[in-house]
Amino acid sequence: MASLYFTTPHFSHFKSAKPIKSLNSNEPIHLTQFNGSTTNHQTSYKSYFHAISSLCKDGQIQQAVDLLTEMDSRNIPAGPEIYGEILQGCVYQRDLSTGQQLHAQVLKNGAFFARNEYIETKLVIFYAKCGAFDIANDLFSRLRVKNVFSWAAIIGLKCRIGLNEEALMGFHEMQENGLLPDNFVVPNALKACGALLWLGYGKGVHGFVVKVGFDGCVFVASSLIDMYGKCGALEDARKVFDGMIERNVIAWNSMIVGYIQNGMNEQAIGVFHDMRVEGVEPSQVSISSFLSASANLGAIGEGKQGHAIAVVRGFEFDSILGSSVLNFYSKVCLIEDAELVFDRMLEKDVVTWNLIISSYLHCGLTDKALDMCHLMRSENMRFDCVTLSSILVAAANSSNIKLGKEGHGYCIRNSLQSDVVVASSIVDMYAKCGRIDYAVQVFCSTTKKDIILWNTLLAAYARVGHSGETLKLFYQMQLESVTPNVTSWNSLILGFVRNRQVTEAKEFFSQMQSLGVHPNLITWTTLLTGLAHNGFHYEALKIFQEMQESGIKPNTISTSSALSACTNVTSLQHGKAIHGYAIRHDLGSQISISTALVDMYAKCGCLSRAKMVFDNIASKELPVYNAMISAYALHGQAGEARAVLRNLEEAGVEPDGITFTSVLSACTHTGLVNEGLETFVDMVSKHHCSPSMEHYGCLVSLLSQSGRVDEAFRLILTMPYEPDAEIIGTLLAKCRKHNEIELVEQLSKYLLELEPDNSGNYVAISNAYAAAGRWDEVSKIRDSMKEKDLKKSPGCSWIQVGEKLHSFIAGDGSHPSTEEIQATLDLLGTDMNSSA
DNA sequence: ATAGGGTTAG
Repeated sequence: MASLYFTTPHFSHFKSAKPIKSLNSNEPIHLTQFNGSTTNHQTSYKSYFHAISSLCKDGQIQQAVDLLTEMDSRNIPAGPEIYGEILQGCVYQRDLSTGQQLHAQVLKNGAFFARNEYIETKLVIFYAKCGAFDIANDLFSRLRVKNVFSWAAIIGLKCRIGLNEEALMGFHEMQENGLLPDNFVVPNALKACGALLWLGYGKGVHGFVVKVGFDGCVFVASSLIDMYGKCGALEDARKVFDGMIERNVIAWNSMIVGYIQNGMNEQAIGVFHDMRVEGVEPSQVSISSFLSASANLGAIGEGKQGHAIAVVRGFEFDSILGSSVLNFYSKVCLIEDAELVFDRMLEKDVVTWNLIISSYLHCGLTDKALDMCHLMRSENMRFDCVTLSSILVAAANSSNIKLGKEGHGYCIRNSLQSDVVVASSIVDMYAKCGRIDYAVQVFCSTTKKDIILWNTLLAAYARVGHSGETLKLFYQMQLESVTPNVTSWNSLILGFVRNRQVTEAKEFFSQMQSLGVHPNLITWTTLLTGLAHNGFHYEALKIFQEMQESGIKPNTISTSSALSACTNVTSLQHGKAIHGYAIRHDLGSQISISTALVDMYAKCGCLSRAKMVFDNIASKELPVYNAMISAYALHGQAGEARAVLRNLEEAGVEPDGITFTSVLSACTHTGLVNEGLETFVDMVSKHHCSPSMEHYGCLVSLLSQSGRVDEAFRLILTMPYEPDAEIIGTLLAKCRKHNEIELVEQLSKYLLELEPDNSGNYVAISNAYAAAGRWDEVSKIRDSMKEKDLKKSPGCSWIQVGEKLHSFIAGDGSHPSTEEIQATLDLLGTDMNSSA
């Protein structure tokens, strides 16, 4: 059919040339071989054509243009196919300006030349492929004859710039004009169907394909697989795939990608293996997709294999494949491998940089992520919206509002804040930095609100327990036609449990189900932990059961929450059952579960089992050491607690404040003064851990209970904190000797200045005076309580009872009569009974 | 005709 381009009488001497098979074909165009009967003129024309043609295929467009000029100067008129050849070269090189110069020359050659169908079509294709949408469209609309090739060019262009409906309208219109779509337009039409998720239209095209017999074409079949995959019709995609007589690597890849896009990563990996079994060499695309599937599944073995295949096949330095490898290592948190891949990559583009930054964030290495941002800038790479959303996440994670504001400012200066992802990151950052007011401001100023943006603000209110605001927003989003998804419902429930509204949380939990929204793992876990935090431990355990019945498999977070519920109700029975569950579901080796188990067994009185769990952990982390130390502290085994501390140090784990609080309280409970002091000294000198108020409290308690009240008092005076009522009370409670009376006076004065209205303090003071035999002071305390209007407090009554009893014993030594005892007890009054 | 990066809930 292409021979039609050579019917123009003016160029009839080109008739000897074999017709061009196809404009889009990659096959070289063959002219008839030189033979003796042709004229010199023809010979040199053919030589020029050959030379220009091969220069264009080599991408040497300028040299080809020079030859064209030479032809002109030798008065050899160049025909349309020479212009076509150079234009095609421009298409390959995406060389818009040379093509435009050629276009100008075409116009100079006169209307007859310019209106040649072949040239006109080539020009449309050229402008379409070089992205000059308006020019291509304009030329196309002025075409007298719109052939399949120009239609294909314009439909392809519309596809590429996302005008999918228009592309399909064109596909329709060309058929109405009596043109039969060829196997080059059909893939574009299918691509548009896939992008629009128009499965019905796509099936129609599939019908057409079968009718005209294009179904044997790998291009068309691959496009069908892709279209079905994008529309989520995996069975149809598979049917086309299975029906293919010959599959090339692209068909295989389309199938793999289809599975991945629908979350069917296992199947994608299966197809990749089948492909290798059939001896088809995986391309960059195959390996890159395989790596995505491995990353999504956290399949470390597969992903590493993918990396190895990439290296073996020599794709190691491919930019896109390299970033897929990087992404895989990042998602499975093999950060050292990710770093290695990054360092070895030859061309690092903005995606590569963004990947290494998000790798660090994913592994919780916020500072390293920020270092990478600085490095990225110093390598003259510009931040884009992906970089910024990562920076904002870094700011949110570290509650660094200064950094967050800088990021926000950068977004405004570079007009990135209209990006929905960036907007959500800004809102989330302000909320996590404690500035919900700013978060709301940004939220309101964002014009395009997607569901994630709504959910970000919902979560912000929910986290801090503003359940009313959460609910209001939840209704408001529906007024603005955004239907809440599971995440929205989860935040709503979170808001209630964080505000102690357990009833409401349960109410909305059942409401979401009646509206057809299925609770997911996070919903169940939110409810479970929420119930437990509000003291409803048995209900939490019931939820743990129910979630399994509904087919949701608890993970480490829900399981350890359930274990902590057992701990709180000291139910060894439930605890053992959940321990069994964890083992059956391969969660037993998870460090967070082991930690919860140690805690549970210890608090349920089963120290030996706690130790057993602890000893079975292969690589221990700080929290589980802390749990074990606190278990020994609880059971009064200070020596064992200190032994675990030594193990921890030997294992190279750095202890924290909690570790020392537990060790110190173990020493206190067992009265090991020297060991306690030694621990405190080690904490400061060996571990450079600055002692908290709580640590000083332990030490004061330890010293005072073994009679070293003066030392304890000196400690209170020299510690770098303002002493609070608790620590003073601790010491005061241990002042039990006559010679400590001055100390009692000082402490009392201080305590009453701190908390003049706390009746508990008065009792503590009067106890101290009573122990010292200073009943005069006791009655003064009682009087000042009455002055302070604290006489109704049970504490005041107790003091009076104490005074009375003392007078019986110390007075004349006589035994009190029944009436006297009754009168004394009456002093306690109704308050005493009610508070008992 | 097919491939790479960022946002929300426990």
